[in-house]
Amino acid sequence: MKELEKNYNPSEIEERIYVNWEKQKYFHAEIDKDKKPFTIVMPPPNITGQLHMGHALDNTLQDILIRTKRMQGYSALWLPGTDHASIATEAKIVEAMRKEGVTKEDLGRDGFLERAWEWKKEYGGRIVTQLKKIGSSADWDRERFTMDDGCNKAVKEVFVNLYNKGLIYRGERIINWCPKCLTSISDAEVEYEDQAGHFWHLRYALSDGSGYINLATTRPETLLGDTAVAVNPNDDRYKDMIGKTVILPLVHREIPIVADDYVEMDFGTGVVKITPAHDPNDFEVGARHNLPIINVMTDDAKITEDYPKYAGMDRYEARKAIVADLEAEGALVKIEDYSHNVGTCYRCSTTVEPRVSKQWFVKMKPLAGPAIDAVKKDDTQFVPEHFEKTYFHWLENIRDWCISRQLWWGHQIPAFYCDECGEMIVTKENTCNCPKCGKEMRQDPDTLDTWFSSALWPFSTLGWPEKTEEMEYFYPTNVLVTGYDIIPFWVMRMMFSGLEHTGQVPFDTVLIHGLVRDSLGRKMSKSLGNGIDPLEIIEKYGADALRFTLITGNAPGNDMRFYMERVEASRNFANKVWNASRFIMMNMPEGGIADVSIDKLTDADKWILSKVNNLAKEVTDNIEKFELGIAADKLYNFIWEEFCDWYIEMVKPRLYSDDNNTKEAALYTLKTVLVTSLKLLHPYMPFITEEIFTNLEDKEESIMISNWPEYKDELNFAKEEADIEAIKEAVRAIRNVRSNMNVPPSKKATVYVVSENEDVRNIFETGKVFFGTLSYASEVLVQADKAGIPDDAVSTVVSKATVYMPFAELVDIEKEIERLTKEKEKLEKEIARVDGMLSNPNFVNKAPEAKINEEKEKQAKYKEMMERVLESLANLTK
RNA sequence: GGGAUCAUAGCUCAGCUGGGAGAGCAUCUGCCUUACAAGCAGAGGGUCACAGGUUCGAGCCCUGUUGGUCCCACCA
Repeated sequence: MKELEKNYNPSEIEERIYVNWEKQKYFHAEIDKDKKPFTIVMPPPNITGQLHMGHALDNTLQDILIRTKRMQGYSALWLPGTDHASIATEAKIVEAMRKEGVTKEDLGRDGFLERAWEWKKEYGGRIVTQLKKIGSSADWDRERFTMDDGCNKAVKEVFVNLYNKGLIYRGERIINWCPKCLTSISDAEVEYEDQAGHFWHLRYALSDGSGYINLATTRPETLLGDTAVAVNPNDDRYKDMIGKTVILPLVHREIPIVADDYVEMDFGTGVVKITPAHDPNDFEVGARHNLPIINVMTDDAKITEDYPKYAGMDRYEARKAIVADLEAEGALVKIEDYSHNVGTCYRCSTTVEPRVSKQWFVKMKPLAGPAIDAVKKDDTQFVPEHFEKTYFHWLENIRDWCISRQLWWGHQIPAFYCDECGEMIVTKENTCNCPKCGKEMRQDPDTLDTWFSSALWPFSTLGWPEKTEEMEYFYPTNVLVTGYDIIPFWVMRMMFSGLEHTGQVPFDTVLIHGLVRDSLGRKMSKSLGNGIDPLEIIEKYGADALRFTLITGNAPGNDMRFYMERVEASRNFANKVWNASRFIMMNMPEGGIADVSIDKLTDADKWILSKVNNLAKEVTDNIEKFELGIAADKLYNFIWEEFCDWYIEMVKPRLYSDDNNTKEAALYTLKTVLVTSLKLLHPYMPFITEEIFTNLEDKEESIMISNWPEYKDELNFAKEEADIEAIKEAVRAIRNVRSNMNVPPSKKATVYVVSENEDVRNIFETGKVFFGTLSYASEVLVQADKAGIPDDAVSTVVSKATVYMPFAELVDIEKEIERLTKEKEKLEKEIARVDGMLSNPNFVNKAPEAKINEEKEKQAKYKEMMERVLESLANLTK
């Protein structure tokens, strides 16, 4: 057994331990028919990513579950990997190239991809190294990448399947376009924000010269593409104008007035200008009325050559120019301030430009149905449950998913076109010739939305579409752990993909967590500079302290604030565990300690063994129910208070005397309770528990492959638990009195414990040794009456006895009366409550029998205590 | 506009299926007691947002109100 340092120093040991775990292959899960599988697939972090608190929380949760299951004897697979993150990665690489003065076009597609793969090789591993620092016990042998060969194969398989079933189609639709990333993005990738803007009120002249029609717009520059003006068919103000035409200002094009229900009569003037090419609603109105679609902007949101006066101006410049021209032409009525919702790109925050273009889509309705049903049937459960509502809401209102991206870094769409005859085919082959004219076909240059491959992650990583043994054994997976913000992007898409392609839900449980915020409750972000780097915390306080901080004091799904004070508290707890272990090791004899039979154990030993036995059951239950924070609180409380502050203090006299015949029992109990606690704590604090465990046993064997503690009936000692609790109550009462009267610890006093009940006297007789160290008693006398106790002794009443302490010269009578009166008032309140309940016939008739008996017992106990309090008070005041 | 969620001690938050209000930090008072001052002992501090309802019994369930946060939504 090694001697431990006085303070726990995590940085010295964490790396050594982790390297050893990896070397021993402890993280590796094998297919083992004798074991039950337990599987988690890790949400793949972006290869561009740096470890942040969100990853730390997400991975700690997963690691706790995996480590627990592994110790419980499951073949526990935690399958890690990284995501190619097409748009984010491509943007980063393009940015780096820009600094060198190189463009994508300079390199060409192949050159660019070569560079991207090099970049991936260089930076893609960084996030993995960082995940290891927090102790993640993932099976790195099985690490995957969303663009590796296997995932690529799965993507093609899925694309072709869906296409053949008519669930993937190509079409000209209005989509969200990011003029900076120069690609389409899906609805889910648009973030809306309130922006201050203006409402420009315009006036269009009717072609027949019969007057004007007034309308308002927030985007005057789109006027160039207007192909109609719409009113509500039921609007009496405009009924007569339907079918007439107006002259579009500036452009002087004649456009019709159409009637459409979409127009709200109550809003504005009840007239809307219709620009099908640049507004999703207008697009639909246009479709209903067969209106032409006039695109007025280039892909980087500049006005096209079709409008020479504004050509080359970007959206906002053009807006200014057009407003000025409208005013000059007398078409501008007025300008109002107006705040409205504007869609922005989730990657670069540029305002998206709705745009009509030819893209690939997944037809969502047929896929959404089964995904909704599966959760309704509880094939998959959300924890906490209420996130199911978010999930349902998304799926029930879902629109077709735009999956094509005008990017190079990603899975290229497996569709081929014949430039000769216009034929198109979708195939898993890498190249192909036109089935009609035999000419070599050209592959669609676009790539797929990065979430298209992530949607397949739970099964593509297990070898699908091959019928692998892994698929057979580990699928469906058990738990998916992720933040609530990812439900629409990922959870939902994995659900319908799993159901569609494997016929099974991809996981039984979705464990949702919240965001880690800064101490002021703000989101941690680069722009605010308020992010806390998990690696710095690990460096300074240790991974265990970070993990514990992230898990405690937080309920599933709730956001949490990250405080340094809380990290310190966790670090202090680690140090406590360390020092308790150090104390035990210091007292262990050379060669360790043999098992001790139950009949050699004292009441205190049985008490703590019983406690830790019940703790094992509770912690196991809590983890099973994903109440990881509650389990952590219980461990903290047990180890610090019950084990360290009570048991270790109780046991010291037995350890310090060589001839004590219960010393071995004490050592055995200390070690047993410590080992059990360490095992239960290991999923939360893997490093420190490993370090202590291996030193304690002086063995190579790791705690992470040891057996999880199980509840045992024969270790449940109810009577001893109750007896020691009575002793604790008395000790606390004595400490309270002493503290109240400012009696210094150096001043020892005789303690008299008085009870008429012989059983009670036996309890205190057995426990009297504890009063010496725990409550500074010089001598303890347990007796049936007050014989020999000085009249002016201070008394305190506990449940089963009255305790007297004679320190005459120190007693302040006034203070004593005050203290006892307080005790009396407390009891009075309790008695009033119990009496009230028991005298209520409704309670007695309707409450469960057990509850009534419980209250009756309390009533008797309080009344008996009250008698003794009154007696002590009378004694003082006489 | 719809939906979700939160409101508990000075601060940050727990409180599982309804049965005597908890933790950490902070504050106050004693202690360097041979594992730990990153510690030990003791104490103070809460009409559980507000108003109703269900119930023998509500921090917990229901309804409404107020305030905050978040998500969704096509009022141009």
